[in-house]
Amino acid sequence: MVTIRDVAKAAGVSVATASRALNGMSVVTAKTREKIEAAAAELNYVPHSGARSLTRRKTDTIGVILPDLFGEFFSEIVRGIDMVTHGAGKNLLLGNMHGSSDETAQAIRAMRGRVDGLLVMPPNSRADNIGAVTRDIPTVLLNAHSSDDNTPFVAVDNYAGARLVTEHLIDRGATNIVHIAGPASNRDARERQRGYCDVLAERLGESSPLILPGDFRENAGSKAARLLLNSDIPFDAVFAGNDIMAVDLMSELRAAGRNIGEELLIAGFDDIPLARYVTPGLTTVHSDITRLGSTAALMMLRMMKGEHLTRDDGLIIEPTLAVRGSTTASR
Amino acid sequence: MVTIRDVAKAAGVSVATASRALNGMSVVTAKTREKIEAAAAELNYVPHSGARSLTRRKTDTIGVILPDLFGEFFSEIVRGIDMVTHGAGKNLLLGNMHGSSDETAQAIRAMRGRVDGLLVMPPNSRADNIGAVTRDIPTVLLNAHSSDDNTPFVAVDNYAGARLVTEHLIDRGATNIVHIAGPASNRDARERQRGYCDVLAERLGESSPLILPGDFRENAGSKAARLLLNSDIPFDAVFAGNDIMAVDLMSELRAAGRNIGEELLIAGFDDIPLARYVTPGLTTVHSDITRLGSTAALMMLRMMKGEHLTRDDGLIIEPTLAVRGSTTASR
DNA sequence: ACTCCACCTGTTATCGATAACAATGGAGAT
DNA sequence: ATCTCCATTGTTATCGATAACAGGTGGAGT
Repeated sequence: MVTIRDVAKAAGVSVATASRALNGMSVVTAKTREKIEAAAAELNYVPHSGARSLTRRKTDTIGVILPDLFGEFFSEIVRGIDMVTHGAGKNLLLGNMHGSSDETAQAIRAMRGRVDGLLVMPPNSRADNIGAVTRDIPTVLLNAHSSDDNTPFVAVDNYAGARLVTEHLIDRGATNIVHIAGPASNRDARERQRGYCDVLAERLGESSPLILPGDFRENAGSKAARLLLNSDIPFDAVFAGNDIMAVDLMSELRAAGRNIGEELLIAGFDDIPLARYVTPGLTTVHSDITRLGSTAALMMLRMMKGEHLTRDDGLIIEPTLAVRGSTTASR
Repeated sequence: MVTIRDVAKAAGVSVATASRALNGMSVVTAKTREKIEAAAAELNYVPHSGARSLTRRKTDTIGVILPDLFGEFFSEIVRGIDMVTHGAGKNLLLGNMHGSSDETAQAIRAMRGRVDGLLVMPPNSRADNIGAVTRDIPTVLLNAHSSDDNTPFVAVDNYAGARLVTEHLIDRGATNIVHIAGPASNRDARERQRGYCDVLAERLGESSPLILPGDFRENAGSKAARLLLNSDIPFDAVFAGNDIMAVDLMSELRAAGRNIGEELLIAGFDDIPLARYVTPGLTTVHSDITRLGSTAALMMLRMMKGEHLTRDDGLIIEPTLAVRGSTTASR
């Protein structure tokens, strides 16, 4: 492995001069610089980032810790983060805590000394125990409010989104709206359910909410659909906790001969690309997930420049409604 | 920032002993170990991975360089890689070269000293100039054959997949099969086109292939659809270079009143989740992308254990055909 | 001709942790 | 009681690069 010492020796200069030349410091003569660059190219020298970051006390890397690396949602977040950080010449170190709260702390520990800042999306929004670990490194929480500590955050307003969609269903004439919930441990899921319940109470005071269990995964949709079909529960609309479940539910109900969009309204949450392509198109709540990532990244860059951001600098992204065929009779 | 020196001082021992205790070496007395662990917990000590990897000469991190971080495809690759590496206690450092060949080299350079191995997916399969940069670090190529150098690889057999789907279309009775190509710079796209052309020549010798341009992006599908509709080109089947274009094309042709699956057959390539949910379901070529990632990761782990793998250890993943409604009259 | 000062280059300490080597102390054997 | 040996702990060099400081050389000014 060729080090800067080898380059210096080959160019006949000291390591300091080599370092200066390779880092573009102006104090080096054009001639020596040339020699050094030639030697570096000849030896195929690549600086050792680990060693470099040890002395410079910065790594030019931002750590991103997500509950999972898979799926549209995370993919879009990473895309948003990357858009910003790439422009600023930063690298990304991705960590995956696999949904576990224990592994989160471990993943964060593994990042010490490798990153200058941390973007953390807690598994179930229990951002409590994270503060202790991230005390002395700039941190921005993704999709989670900081509770006890004073960490800035960027989050989607799940509650408002759920209200939007529920009100839309009522406006379209639905009176018996079923909700397919997400996992109870998931804060997003709870917020969505709360929005649904509140609107129901406000607008349809007399009828009680009807909630079926779900887990945000594909099969939960068809499972709920079969449950509904095999019961005599009256329902004229379904608000699924996320799009995957909604799509799966819709295909099952369609197969059972239900007329989606007229007799039966269906809505989801997330606006995954799929939502536009299914037949009929799925009405859903659209959040600018890319912006979630890019905003968090921008906050991080500010913090890395020395600004001190607190919870008060947190940003809540307001979702919008994407109305499609699954709730409109027109097609 | 608390270092191991602080811990040692607090526990009243030397740094070496502290290091030993914290790394679980057996030679430390239970009592001293306890003291040290207490001090570390008290001070909230987290080891500096950068410094540690400098002396240990290993980072426990694998670098992954992709042309883009966004989309199903990359997401699944990362998932496959993560499944394996997480089990082995390795971290992942993701790099994005944004489709540019220049940035690839730069991204690889940035990884020196941060990673023990590299999984590289070249932007346009020109793996040529990469060998020089990765000479002295274990590397596995993703979805690219090594040409001049001797780097092991894992790739999908795009040619075979295209053959499968083209033969299927002919078996279903199609005689005028249009192909929507991908970008010419993309090797996958060229292989798919080659498979299509070869089968056509073998099975329908008389009719020449009909190829429309595309770029693997969404809009290319509807664009091609309009082109076909506004021409008097005879066609009874379309094989799109990937699923996104196929789906987009299909929705445009359906809107124009074409009966997909009977009068007109459509097939894609990739088997993205969307393909199962569109109406009718899209016949496409399924590749186990997760396996692409996990296999590459496994090869990497072997190389990191000292095994020397070469091009001959490369693995080609054979895709399968997923037949759905878009080529079967049954629904 | 001498001094002084830019300007460039060289030497060495440092970052935080680990590994190799050195040293210490107590127990058991003679 | 003394010696040996092993178990445990301490001291210091090292990883690769950078930063702070030191040194040296040439040219300009008087």
